[in-house]
Amino acid sequence: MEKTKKRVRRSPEEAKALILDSAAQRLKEAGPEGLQLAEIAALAGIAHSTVLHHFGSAEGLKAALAKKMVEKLLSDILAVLAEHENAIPDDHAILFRVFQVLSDDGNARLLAWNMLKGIEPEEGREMMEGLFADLIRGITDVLVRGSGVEVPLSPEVADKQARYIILLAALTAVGDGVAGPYISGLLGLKGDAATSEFRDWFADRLLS
Amino acid sequence: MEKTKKRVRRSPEEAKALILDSAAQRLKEAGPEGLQLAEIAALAGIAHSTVLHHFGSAEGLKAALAKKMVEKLLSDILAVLAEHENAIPDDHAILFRVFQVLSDDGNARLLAWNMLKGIEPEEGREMMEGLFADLIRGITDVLVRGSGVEVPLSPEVADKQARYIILLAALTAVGDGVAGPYISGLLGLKGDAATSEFRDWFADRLLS
DNA sequence: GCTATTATGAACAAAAATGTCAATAAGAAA
DNA sequence: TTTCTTATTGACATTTTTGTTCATAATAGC
Repeated sequence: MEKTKKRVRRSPEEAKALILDSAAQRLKEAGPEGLQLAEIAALAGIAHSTVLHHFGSAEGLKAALAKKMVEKLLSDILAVLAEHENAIPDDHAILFRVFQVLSDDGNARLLAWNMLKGIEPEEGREMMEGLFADLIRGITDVLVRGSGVEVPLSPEVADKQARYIILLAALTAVGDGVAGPYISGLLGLKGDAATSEFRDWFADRLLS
Repeated sequence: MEKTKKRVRRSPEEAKALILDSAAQRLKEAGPEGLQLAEIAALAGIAHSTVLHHFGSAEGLKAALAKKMVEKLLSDILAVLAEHENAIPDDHAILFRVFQVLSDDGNARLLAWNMLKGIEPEEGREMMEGLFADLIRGITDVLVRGSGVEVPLSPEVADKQARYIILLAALTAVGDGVAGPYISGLLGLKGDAATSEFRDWFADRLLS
């Protein structure tokens, strides 16, 4: 009975991707405290020294993980916006989807983890600012033009309104990602149906 | 030059309080990763073995800390409600204050830390449920009676509305506690004035 | 084929964090 | 006072996590 000592040799990019995936999974399942080299490596099916070889240190890995998650979050949101490319959010579909991207799949949860660590994601800040600027412009336009029965607003008022609306949407999405199920449970609002219904209600209210 | 080996001998209650205070400060300043026995003990000016003597283990300390923070949050909220004891929230003052309690002073931030750890605060769950039940009743009442120009709602619809309103308030507060300053910064809404103004706007919108 | 490069992994080393224990001293009770 | 309880501590031990070294094997380039 002899050892079969085959090795899988990946390209550095593949290896890093594999490791980051395992780290993300681990973070999702065990929380921030579950991010040890040994656990992550075991999940990836490799030795923990391999992780160090690719990322330099445990901190390096965490930094890379944080960066990757922010980038994923941003690209997800941008993808949603691209779906509605030439449209101004005159209905709530777009906000609904952005909300969904932020809340679901642990995006907000991981963002929160970063912020609790005291690390604000500097990477992606410009992208984020650009994104928000676009949203502000779009919503301000809608408010100034007025839609349906609404009374058009002055540009200054509309601008402030737009910022508040976006802030509210973003805060709610983050809050939902972090503590949504817990609070919903306390309120007797469990289940996907209730979640989806709430989001509809919220989007309506936000743009009414 | 001889050693002065004086000791301070506290009651167990005092000692625990001292240690928990140091832990809370550490959590606030260094984040969750800053919660080591050595650091906490140093901040309290005691030996780390003393911490273990009082809390049994590092996990025991963290659990006690989490419990204490939840209790503080609840008592703060209950204090706000007591201020308005016999009043139904017919204006937004009470919601504004609850929001304030949740967002400020790191309450939501620490709640988020708990949730990210995957530990839902079972202690205080009944209290929390009772609190939410009261809020639901109160707001449902307002909606059914109708206030000002509003059209009264049926009890069933009002009940659901009330739950949504509370969910929205809570989610926003948590989101604000976790990522509020960051997002506000991105939106060009810095400063206490902007914060307070947003809360007013939000409370208005919530109960309109 | 041969060689150079380097990703990989096992064993080892170091550091960091938690936990144990026995001696001591502060305070209460006798 | 003396005795007793126990909060406190420093030194030590253990565990956990991270980091290092080096031989090896997979792959690319020759």
